Amino acid sequence: MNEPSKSERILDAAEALFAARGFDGVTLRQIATAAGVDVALANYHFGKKIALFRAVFERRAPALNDARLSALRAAQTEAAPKPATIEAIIEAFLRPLEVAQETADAGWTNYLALIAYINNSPYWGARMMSDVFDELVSEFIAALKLALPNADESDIYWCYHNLSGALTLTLARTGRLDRLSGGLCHSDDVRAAYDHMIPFVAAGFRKVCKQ
Amino acid sequence: MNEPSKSERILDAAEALFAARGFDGVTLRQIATAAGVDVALANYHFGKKIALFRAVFERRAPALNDARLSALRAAQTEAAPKPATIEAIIEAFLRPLEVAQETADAGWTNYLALIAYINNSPYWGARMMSDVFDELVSEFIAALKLALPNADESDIYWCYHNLSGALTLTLARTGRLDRLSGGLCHSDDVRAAYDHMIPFVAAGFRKVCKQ
DNA sequence: TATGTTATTCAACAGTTGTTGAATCGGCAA
DNA sequence: TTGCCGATTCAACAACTGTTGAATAACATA
Repeated sequence: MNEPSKSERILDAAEALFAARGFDGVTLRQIATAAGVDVALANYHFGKKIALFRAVFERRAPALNDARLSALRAAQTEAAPKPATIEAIIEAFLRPLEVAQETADAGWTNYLALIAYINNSPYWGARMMSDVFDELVSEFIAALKLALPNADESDIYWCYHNLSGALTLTLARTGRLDRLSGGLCHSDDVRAAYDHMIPFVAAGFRKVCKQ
Repeated sequence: MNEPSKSERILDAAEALFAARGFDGVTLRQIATAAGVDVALANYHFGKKIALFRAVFERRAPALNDARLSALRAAQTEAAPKPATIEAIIEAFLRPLEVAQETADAGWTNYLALIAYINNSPYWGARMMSDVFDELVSEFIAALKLALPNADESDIYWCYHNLSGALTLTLARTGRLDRLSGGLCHSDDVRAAYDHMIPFVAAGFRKVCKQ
């Protein structure tokens, strides 16, 4: 395997640090030190600090969106001519994340934690999320509408909000559940997290949307 | 009504700013300016910046814990000798937050957004949350065990994790749902948020814990 | 009134921040 | 070799950071 370029090392280091401590909690010098390069190099490649942050956020988004959309299309194809079931749609939404986290590339785990940070941030958080993910999410919303033909549209959005919240906290991997459960559950057991989240969320959709 | 002291004004300003931009996103000078006091005064009253942050976090916690615990005990008393139902337990966990947000005191809304920020923060986030809220949460976990006598303990914790995530994103009030739904849903419609969250979560508990 | 205590401001510190322009390196073409 | 050009480092800047000690104000007590 070939060595990553210095430009990529900067992105990797920034990804890990931004995910752990947020935008304002990380300095360019910490990133440069972690990447083993000079401070000025980040500026040369990416411009201002906020532009580096955006570059990190946008780097892996296309691959993630592709994986999730493919999973959705596969579920729809398999169920055709019926619409895909709620469980299948939520599986398609979540499992690609689990797969990414189980990759040898630890960067994916950092990236998903960064998404959690952004999604939970007021101000620019909502806008940044929308810019990168709303097109994909709309596909899933449309699929959910087909699976729940009699549901109020706003109910579906509120249910999606609950799903997004449960997912966000999972991706953040704060370790709080480990502490609270006295070691019974582990934040880094992603398989367990998704195995519990999928039926939980699916049941919530059915109940709220009365189907 | 009597004017708040400068010490309280500092706490109020810090609460609003920390909730909006996080610990590292706010400077003591911004807080002092918003409170209309000198920079050094925050240090005089609360010590270092992190201590001020803790003071903000701990100020409203007892009142909140009391309200939630009272609600839980009331639900248990009403259901006695049977255990309280899942819906009643979750109501007791969530409705006091809605009440706080509907108060004239806008500080409660800021405070709950701050909780969301902390709960989603890696590192010190989990520890700080546990210090202040684990005792209360354990009471609710115990009540849930009684309501779900045949459930695996770890299943209950994972379901609580999903509940905590949905709640956290609601408290953060990022406005993403507004954008995604094209104005159909509003982040600041707290009544709608809890009205959707409670049945959603209750159904999730029942499904995952098979009862 | 005078005195002691607490609250508040003033002024400044040493260190860190993001950012930039100039200098240096490395490879590649002519 | 020479010249060129993108990549990288060096050195430094002005602005801002949290924090502190001294100075002042407010206020209760005697």
